[in-house]
Amino acid sequence: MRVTIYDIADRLGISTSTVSRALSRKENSLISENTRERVRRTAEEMGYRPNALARALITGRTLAIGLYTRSMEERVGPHFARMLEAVELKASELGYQVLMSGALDTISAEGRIDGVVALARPDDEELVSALRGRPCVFVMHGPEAERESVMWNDFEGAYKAGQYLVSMGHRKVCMLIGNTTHASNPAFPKAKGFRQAMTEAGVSPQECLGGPSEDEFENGYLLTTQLLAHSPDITAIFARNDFLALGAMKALRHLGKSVPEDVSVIGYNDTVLAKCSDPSLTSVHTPIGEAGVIAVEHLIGLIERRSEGFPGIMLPTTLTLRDSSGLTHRG
Amino acid sequence: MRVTIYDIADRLGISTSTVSRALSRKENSLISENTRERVRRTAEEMGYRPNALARALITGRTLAIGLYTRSMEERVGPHFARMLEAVELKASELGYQVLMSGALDTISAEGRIDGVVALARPDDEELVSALRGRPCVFVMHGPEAERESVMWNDFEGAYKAGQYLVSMGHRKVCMLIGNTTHASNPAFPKAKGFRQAMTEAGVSPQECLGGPSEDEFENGYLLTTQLLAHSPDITAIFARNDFLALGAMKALRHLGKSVPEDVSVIGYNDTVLAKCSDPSLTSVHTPIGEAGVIAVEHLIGLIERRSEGFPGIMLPTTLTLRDSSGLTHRG
DNA sequence: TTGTATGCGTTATCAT
DNA sequence: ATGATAACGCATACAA
Repeated sequence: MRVTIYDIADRLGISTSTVSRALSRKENSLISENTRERVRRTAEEMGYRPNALARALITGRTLAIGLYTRSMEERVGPHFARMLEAVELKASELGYQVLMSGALDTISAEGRIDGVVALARPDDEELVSALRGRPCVFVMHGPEAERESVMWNDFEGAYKAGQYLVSMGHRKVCMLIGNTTHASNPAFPKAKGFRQAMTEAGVSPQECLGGPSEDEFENGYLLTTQLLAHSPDITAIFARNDFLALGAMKALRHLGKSVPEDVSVIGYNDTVLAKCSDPSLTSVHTPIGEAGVIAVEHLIGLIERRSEGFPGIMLPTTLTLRDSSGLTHRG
Repeated sequence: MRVTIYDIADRLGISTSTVSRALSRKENSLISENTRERVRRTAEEMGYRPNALARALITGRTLAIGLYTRSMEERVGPHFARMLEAVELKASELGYQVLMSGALDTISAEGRIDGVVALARPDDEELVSALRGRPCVFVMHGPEAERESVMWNDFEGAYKAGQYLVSMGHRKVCMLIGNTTHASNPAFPKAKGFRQAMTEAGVSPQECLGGPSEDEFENGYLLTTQLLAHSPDITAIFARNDFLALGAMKALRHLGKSVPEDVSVIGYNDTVLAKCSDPSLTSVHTPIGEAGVIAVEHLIGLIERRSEGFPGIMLPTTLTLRDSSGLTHRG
């Protein structure tokens, strides 16, 4: 059996309450400096480690938060990696641990965590019912700030990409939507944003969706190959994600088109892939990392009752310009 | 306050032990089908959720495992992503949750987790002392199987890459080591393995290490640019990781060399980057995902006392051939 | 088959 | 400043 405060109390001939107080992190407790030192030294000697569960059971605080994503698929890949990194860093900075969780029962089980950061919408029925009123901050793209959530606007991101292409003189443009069967169609706001930018410029873009593969990189390649067969005069491609964009660039090169001289390509999410490609990929940067940080801060504020819920916050998207895009040379 | 088994017992006018038994997952307990149903229905109605902490405190099982990595840096990036995915999938399959942890106190704190999968060596003093005898399975590269660990051999991986290059006729070869200040020099076994393959073929490879940047992709680009300036007759480059390799490919293209016709390039770890590059990157596949799965299985065997420690297991590395490598055209 | 009593390791309350 | 005791929510040995 592990060593407990009983063992320390026994050894020193004092009560467990005294031991508990001596070991407590709250310096303000009434206890003599003398016994505190004795207890601490003895605890160290005996190799005492507090039992986090027992402590949490009585204090009602686990000092752990959950990081929930609807599907496993969301949790792999370079985009979510930015979020995971940010969340864990900020959480540990604030003294909290992170429990990864795709399963709702982790969240609905009582006691294990004090709250959750969810890559989901506040209107996710299942999730909200599993939460049962426990603190939660949502992180998701969306058209406007919602309560208890940190968001960014994919409409805006795609719109900016479109505006940029237009400003660079592009008129023969295609939007690569790819395989949207995953998730609840995150492509829509992007599609709308891009179309809006095009409409404002009097351009009607082509749109390629679907694709036979589970692999978006392959889909990007195949869709682009088909696209160029029908529309060899395309000068710009906007892709729903970086994988599609890289696939498109590969197809273009194989077709003898150079990027960005003949065709500009823009990706989405600004993942690690974007800066490692050749040419490096212009991509819409979504603030998923910053969103994670803010979500954790707010969540822990909620948990520690320092804040009382918040109206939600909207983060800007930005267009990270790299080498895959530029002025069209075809007027 | 949340609803507990007391509340259910009160409502039904029965004892908490009966409620506990009715809700227990062990079907074998002696209890009437009648009351079991009544209890379950009432629990459902009242929205009862078991308190995982209280349960763990008395059973001594938390049904959670920790995933430890020495540094945050190790935890981001596409290589570790494979491990994370595998570990979480297998763990949840076996009914366990995963606690991410870079901090040792998560592990040394009692009770929170039943064991840990560590991306570390069994001889990691700090870690082992923090574990205090609790179940742990280590995942790491290394020269030979060690107790309680799942490993793969980076010497072997690099050796295979070298052998392959030689077999394709390459004699003017460079090994890109890049910036090795991270971690405890994981480059060494790779360097040794590659040198071994070269020595056996009577080839003496060039070696490029260092690099001014934190970004291995940039280092790959810069080192390769320098390399080609001094040794324009290089026909093959083996890089310590995929980032370096992609940087190298970019540099080569900018220097007017084509891959693989003029220069073959091989990366390491077979990350998602490898298949998304153009040309796709031949890369040494390290079985970090498989290692994670096996580690979880063994760990949970240890926890549930179904297995009594194991001597360690060695997984093979393989060379994933893609389009960035081939026969040299320079004899 | 069900109920009673006890314990898991800790903190909180109320004494002293 | 310290100690006795209850309580957190649950599971289980034992009694009925």
